[in-house]
Amino acid sequence: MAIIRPMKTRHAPHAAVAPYHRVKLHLKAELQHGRWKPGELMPSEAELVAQFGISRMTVNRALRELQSEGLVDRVQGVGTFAAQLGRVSSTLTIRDIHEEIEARGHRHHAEVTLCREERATSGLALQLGLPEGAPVFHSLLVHFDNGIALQCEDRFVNPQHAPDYLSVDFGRTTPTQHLLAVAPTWEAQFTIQSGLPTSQEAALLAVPATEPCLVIVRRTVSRGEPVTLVRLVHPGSRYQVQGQFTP
Amino acid sequence: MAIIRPMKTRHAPHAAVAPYHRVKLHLKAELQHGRWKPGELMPSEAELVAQFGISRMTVNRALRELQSEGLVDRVQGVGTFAAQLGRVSSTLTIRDIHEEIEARGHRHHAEVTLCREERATSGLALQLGLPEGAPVFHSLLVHFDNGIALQCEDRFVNPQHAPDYLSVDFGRTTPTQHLLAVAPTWEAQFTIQSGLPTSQEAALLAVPATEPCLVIVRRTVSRGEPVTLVRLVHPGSRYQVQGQFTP
DNA sequence: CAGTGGTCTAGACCACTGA
DNA sequence: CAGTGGTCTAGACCACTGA
Repeated sequence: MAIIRPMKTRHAPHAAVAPYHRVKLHLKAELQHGRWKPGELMPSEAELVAQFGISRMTVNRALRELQSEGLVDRVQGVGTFAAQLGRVSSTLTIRDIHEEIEARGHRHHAEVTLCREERATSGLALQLGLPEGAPVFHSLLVHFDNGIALQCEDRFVNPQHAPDYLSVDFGRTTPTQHLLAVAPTWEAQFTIQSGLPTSQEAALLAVPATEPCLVIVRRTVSRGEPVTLVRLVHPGSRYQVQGQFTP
Repeated sequence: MAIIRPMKTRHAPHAAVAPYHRVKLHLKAELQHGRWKPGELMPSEAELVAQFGISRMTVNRALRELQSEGLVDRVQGVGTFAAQLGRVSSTLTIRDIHEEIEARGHRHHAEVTLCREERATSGLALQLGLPEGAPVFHSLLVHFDNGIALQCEDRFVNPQHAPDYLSVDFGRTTPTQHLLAVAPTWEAQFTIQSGLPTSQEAALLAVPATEPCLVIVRRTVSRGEPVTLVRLVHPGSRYQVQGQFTP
């Protein structure tokens, strides 16, 4: 029972959900209410074309977007299937600590403990794609939220990508901001761990050496080459990472 | 200098990157090499149409996908702009512990410490959208990786969404698997923290009470209603969360 | 073979922006 | 007003799947 529409539709003047969006909302609602079990066959493009009285390209866009959102699986020559949810990846934002603190309406400042050139140890050289003993920049900062130490940032930088690194005033700019400006982040891997601070970190953060800390280690790559390796240590009692998952 | 192509293009028999994909690859490569600074104006659809000799819908698809990947910002009536990278959200996968352990090629088993009905305390009732004192299901399990305790799972479940919860054999199925089957996950919030285990958790995990632990607290919603609240405690020395960011 | 999704086209109408 | 992106259409050719 196809709905017949005029060949040239007039778009309603304001708003009126776009047809591709209507299809998405309809299918999302049905999926949410368990209309199809994971792996079950869903309507074909042709069926949706007939049901909504719209062109195939429009249905195709809706289904393609649902696929990229992980809600459906599509197989050429076979059909569209309800996806397995729950095993879906979640979104987590790791922002520059300066932005994060300001976004909360708090005051941020940083104290620089160390900022100099060193020679790469073998492990570090490997991570930064440099020969052992090559010069690297090393900085150690503490970031404060309204005067309370929130993060200890221990960072190594590949000098080729940020030759001016040592002359930057990290009281005014964060290392992350400087690096983003000179070497656009194109790839990064990170781990989130729980561990104890080193004795130096404990002192800088003004926490007992027994305080469990949230440790994020991140390696950043720009234009195919490693740029920086950073260890971010946060007192467990003062910091947590938040995330969400909404398909 | 537009490239003129025949009106009806023959698609190469095998592969040959699709035009919309060629445009994406081209723009990604340029962005990666810093062709446009963040916020800078990029070519319009019309310019790309001329440059690639393809139709506007095809260019539009390429740009729309780049936008949904967070690489460009588009503003109707104004243009397409290079996005701010780096402040982009990363992807993090929190999988069912059973799957995660098996994916490593290890042996998983679980031991059930507790599985019963309780009355909701006020805080819990709030989280699960129930009245205070309402019945809730409470389970406490330990998950083992090759015989080593990896995760302590302390979970509360809204009985309305999983009435059979207490009769499930969690030696064979994980709570996550059961809940996914009866109530498709539609929304979830989580936090990742570092902290000390409770004395009970320390005993169950066979770690000292001073061992820093990675704690994940997650609340899951299905069809608009809270389903479960879980606290996952992992010894910091045995577990870490990994993630990546690749635009 | 029929049915499925993957993709492209040439044209259209529209809303929005900023000069 | 010209230029931008947002969206839709009707048709087309294709590759792939499974009967």
